[in-house]
Amino acid sequence: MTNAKAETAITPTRAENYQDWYLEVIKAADLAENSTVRGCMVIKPWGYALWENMQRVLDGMFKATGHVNAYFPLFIPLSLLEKEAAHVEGFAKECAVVTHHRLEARDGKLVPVGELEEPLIVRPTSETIIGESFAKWVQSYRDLPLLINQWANVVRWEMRTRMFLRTAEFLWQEGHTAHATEQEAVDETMQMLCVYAEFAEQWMALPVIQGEKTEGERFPGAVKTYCIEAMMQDHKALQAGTSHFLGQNFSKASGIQFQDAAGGVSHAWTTSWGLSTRMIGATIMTHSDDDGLVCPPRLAPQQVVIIPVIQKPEVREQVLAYCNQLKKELEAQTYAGTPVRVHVDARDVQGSKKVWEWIKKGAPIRLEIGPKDIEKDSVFMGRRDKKPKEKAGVPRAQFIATVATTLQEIQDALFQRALALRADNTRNIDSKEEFYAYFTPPPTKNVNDPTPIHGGFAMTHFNGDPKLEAQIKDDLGVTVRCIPLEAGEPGTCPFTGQPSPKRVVWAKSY
RNA sequence: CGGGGCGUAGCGCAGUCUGGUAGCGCACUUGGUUCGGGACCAAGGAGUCGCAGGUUCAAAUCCUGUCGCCCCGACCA
Repeated sequence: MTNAKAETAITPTRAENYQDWYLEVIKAADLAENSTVRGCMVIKPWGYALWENMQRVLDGMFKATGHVNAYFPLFIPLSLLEKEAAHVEGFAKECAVVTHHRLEARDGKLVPVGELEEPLIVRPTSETIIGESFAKWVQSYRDLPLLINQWANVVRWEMRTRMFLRTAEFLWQEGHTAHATEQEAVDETMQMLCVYAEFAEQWMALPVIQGEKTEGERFPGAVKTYCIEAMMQDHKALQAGTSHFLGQNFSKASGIQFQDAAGGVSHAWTTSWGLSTRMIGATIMTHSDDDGLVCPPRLAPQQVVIIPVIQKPEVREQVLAYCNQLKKELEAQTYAGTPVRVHVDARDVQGSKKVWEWIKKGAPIRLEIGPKDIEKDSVFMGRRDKKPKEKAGVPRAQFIATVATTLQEIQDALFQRALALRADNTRNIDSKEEFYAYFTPPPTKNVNDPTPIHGGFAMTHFNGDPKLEAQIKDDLGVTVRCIPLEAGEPGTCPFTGQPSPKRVVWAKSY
């Protein structure tokens, strides 16, 4: 590090090059790194801890709504996947296929031998393999509903990958349920959408729009797909979670049938819903700044990081003892239903370096504690939602008593900031000209020119024609992110002059 | 799969046009001075220059092939 100190801990900044900034934040916060396996990443402890917190909270929410966890095979026989036509078509192009079950050494190289009679597909999603089980489990209406969730990895062989947003393998949860009636399945679909929205807003401090996908954006095989959509800091939309009403498409494909009270046989109504490690990408792109990651306090792996200031070796023991005692007392406090997560960074590393490391990692609260603080019985606090140098002394007892409140203040501040960004970059647009001007034309051919930050969410009427949506996607790279569930006024589609039931959200997306 | 770029120390890069046997910054190690702070000085460790052929007295550099990665499209959570 030279004397000419960088203004920011991350270069480039968001404004300079948003894409590179994103990757730099991941690196600086030590969340993940690229693996030597094409399109796959290694999730490092700090990133994985974020995911574990997401898992813990979501899992609690799933259980509270009556779901139970189970686990199904990684491999799906080709014939099973073939059963639902739209589903196959949707995923066929991105499947990893296992064709052999043995390796043989030939000329010092290992070559696959022992070809499988039927290829196995590495699950891109588990509707078909779970449907197989459901068909066996369901005989009577008394066996319904089946409310199952699976925490798993899935593989989708994507052409282009981006850490956390799109990798060949990713971690997620997938809920799969089967119901006796259509209404019950529809209710389940909406319930889980609400769970996702609540998780995003309350836990991730991520404001989302709940809505329905257009036909073109629907999950392959679904009757209806619902989603939560969030705005990132470059004003692009990110689909943060999806909930699908599958009708009887998959139950017919898998033979999930039951006998009702009257003795008739019907197919079950199924749903599926998923949320992935992509949410870590959402966290980065929503809250982080030019100094690195900003963790929403409720999900932060460590909520309070104590950095002992040890100038002379002789004070070391005293300072560390004070810090450890403080940690203990803080851990006796609870925030968002769990003991406050506190870490004492006692490494033999220069203090200033530690401070910047924890800023880049996004720890919500930093405490720098040395002999002077001990003397005054106070703590020197920095908050990640404020500037790095904006630090102040707080009486120790007061800090402990208010730590939960302070964390919630940060949580709220992050949510409000994200909400304001979305509000500032959402516009009602009623003419084709304004719409086209709002969005950047397709990126220039200049490879060194990072995509500029333009546009945002356009709330514009739409007659629902898939061809029109395709045309706009072609022209601008903009699609309908969702048809909001929230009530809206009817109007006129500015592209066709035809009537439109309500405004829909148009944006560029990840 | 189309267009562009790049593989040289852990990371970021220079050197390639004009072949002469590898360098810079950061990081790391050690010693010292500093220090409520992203410090400074000194010494040090670390690279068969992506891989395979070829040309040459001599290849990171030229030629051929090959593998991989990144970016921009098409596709997508």
